[in-house]
Amino acid sequence: MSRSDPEASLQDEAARAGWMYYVGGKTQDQIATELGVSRQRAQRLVSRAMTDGLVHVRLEHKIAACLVLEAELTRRFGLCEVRVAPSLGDGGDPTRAIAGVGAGLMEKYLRRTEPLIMALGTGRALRACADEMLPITAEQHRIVSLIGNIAPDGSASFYDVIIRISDRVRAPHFPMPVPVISDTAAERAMFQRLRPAQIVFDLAKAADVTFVGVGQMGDDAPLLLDGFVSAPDLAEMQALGATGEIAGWVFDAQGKYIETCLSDRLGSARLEPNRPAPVIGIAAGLRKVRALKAALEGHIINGLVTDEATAQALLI
Amino acid sequence: MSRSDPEASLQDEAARAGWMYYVGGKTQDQIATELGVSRQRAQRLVSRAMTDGLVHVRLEHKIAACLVLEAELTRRFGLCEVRVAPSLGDGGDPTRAIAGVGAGLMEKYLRRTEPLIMALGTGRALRACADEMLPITAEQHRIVSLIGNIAPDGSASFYDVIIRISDRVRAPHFPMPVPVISDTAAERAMFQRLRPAQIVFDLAKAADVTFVGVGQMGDDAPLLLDGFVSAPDLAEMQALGATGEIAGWVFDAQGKYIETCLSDRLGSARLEPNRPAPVIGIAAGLRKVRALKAALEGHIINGLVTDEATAQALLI
DNA sequence: TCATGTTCTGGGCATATGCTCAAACACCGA
DNA sequence: TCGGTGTTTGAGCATATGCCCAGAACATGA
Repeated sequence: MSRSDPEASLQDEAARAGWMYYVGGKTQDQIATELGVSRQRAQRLVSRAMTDGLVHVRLEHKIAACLVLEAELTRRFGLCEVRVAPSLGDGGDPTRAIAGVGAGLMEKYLRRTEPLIMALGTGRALRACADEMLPITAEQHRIVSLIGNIAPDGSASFYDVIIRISDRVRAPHFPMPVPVISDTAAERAMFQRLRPAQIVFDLAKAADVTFVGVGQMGDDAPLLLDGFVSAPDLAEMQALGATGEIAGWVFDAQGKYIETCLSDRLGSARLEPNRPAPVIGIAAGLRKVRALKAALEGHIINGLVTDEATAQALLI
Repeated sequence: MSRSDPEASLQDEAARAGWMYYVGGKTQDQIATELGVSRQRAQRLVSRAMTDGLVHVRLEHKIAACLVLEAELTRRFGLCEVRVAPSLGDGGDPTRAIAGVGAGLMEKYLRRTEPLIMALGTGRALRACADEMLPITAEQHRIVSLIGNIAPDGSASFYDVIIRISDRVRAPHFPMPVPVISDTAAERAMFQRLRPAQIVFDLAKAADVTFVGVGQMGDDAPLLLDGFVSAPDLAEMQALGATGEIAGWVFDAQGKYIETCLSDRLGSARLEPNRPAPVIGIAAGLRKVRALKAALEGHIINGLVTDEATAQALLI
């Protein structure tokens, strides 16, 4: 006990404080007294338990208004799987709202008894879902990434959701061993010919269920913010009618893929329209409405996890 | 929308308020403004969301001290499954502490892919666990009750955990169609000869995993508080060395079952010692230590869900 | 219709909480 | 040993929260 890892023991203390606060319903004063620390420290521990993701909160009630929206979306776009999370209102982060709901849906698939292949794209919302998942053992399934996991500097890509999910889900997982974006078309071709990459591509194509983020292509496009394209490149794409993007593959307002300067260097698998298996888009926020609508109408995705406000906007 | 169930729409509103508060991290003031109600009403809605069990909080971190206790208990009593929840400290209700942990363990078994039979006893702690379980579909399993579900007044017994669990777990479940306690030995014999009762008894005997509460036999015995035995009956049992009780079957300090005035009228299945499959006791509180120790040493149970303080006391 | 009991609402207040800021502290290289 | 640098700590304060209570709204039954 005398020389344990200070970081770990801090987490321990935070977990204990968070436990007493959230589960036990004690005040921070009481916790401070019982743990023998100052009230301020207790406050920091409780807050750390939350920010470190030690505490998970889920709501057990389907709000009627959300159920109505789910039914509407299913009918309107012919979807196979829809979840609408209640909006968090004006200041709320919509990603936050859908994370728990999306995590629950992913868990639902992972709890299936028959083995299945789950493919994962990228995006902040998808990452948030991964972080909200409860630990689960699902050895019978295989989890495969749609996007390359080699970042420009050679390290494992920060954007690869599969890395995050592998902490919580005990299942065989298959990162895509190619660069997110290659420098040249030739380099991509070289990587894609490699046998390991082929295996992962084939798995992705055969996925029984796919979860992807959906990016908008406005001036706040995730592709731009994350440095995958330059502002002039983005402007060029916009001129070509770029409306949305899934795993880096850009499509127009009808959900038809368009050729861009990325097309021949992108390491990710492209989701072809009208896949028979569920392809579930996870995205929320009014800025994403156009992109989502295009992906839905182009049948690139046939499932949706979003929030109330976005759902409403999609149905206008 | 104009004439919906007022109770349901209240829950809806509570759920929404709870969602914004716990997931969105908003203040009750903001929520009040957005929902167009007074701050006090928002406060009541949030608090209702919690008391109605709409909000579920779980902690994602194994505190080192608890892991140590789990290892110790496993070694000392030769157990197959142990969970130790952090104590909630002085004023905390130990049942509260173990409910989430126990629920997680039950879920773990229900997530198994191969079909299994889960048997359930009774007790407040077990009931609290059932209430904390997340909804799950587990059609492949069968859930069977160890205790009779016919209350003295003929209604379904309040003490039957299986009723509560069936709200959340979609799985075939088998209540035990006999009285909790029959008036006479003859009546019990009559019920037990019935074919439906036989089926359930056989299932219980074949259970792949069993969860039971463990009752103490002091003057605060659950059997007394719940009106199953009178104070004189209890005193008589105590004189015979009664130390603990599982599903109404009383055992002494060595964990050997003893004959009591209940023995020939009790409708529940008796768990015989040294079962090969997991039999997991769920109980916490220092008053239960003697009963738990007896059940463990008599090998009636071979698994345990308890809290830190109780675990420590067991190891003395 | 009105009296009556019950539930619900919002004001006010004591207390809990989160945040800021300056002091203390540990760590590290010279 | 010293001074710099970054992190942690505890005091104080503005604000949020929980709870009590009086009054309003509502349902009930004569």
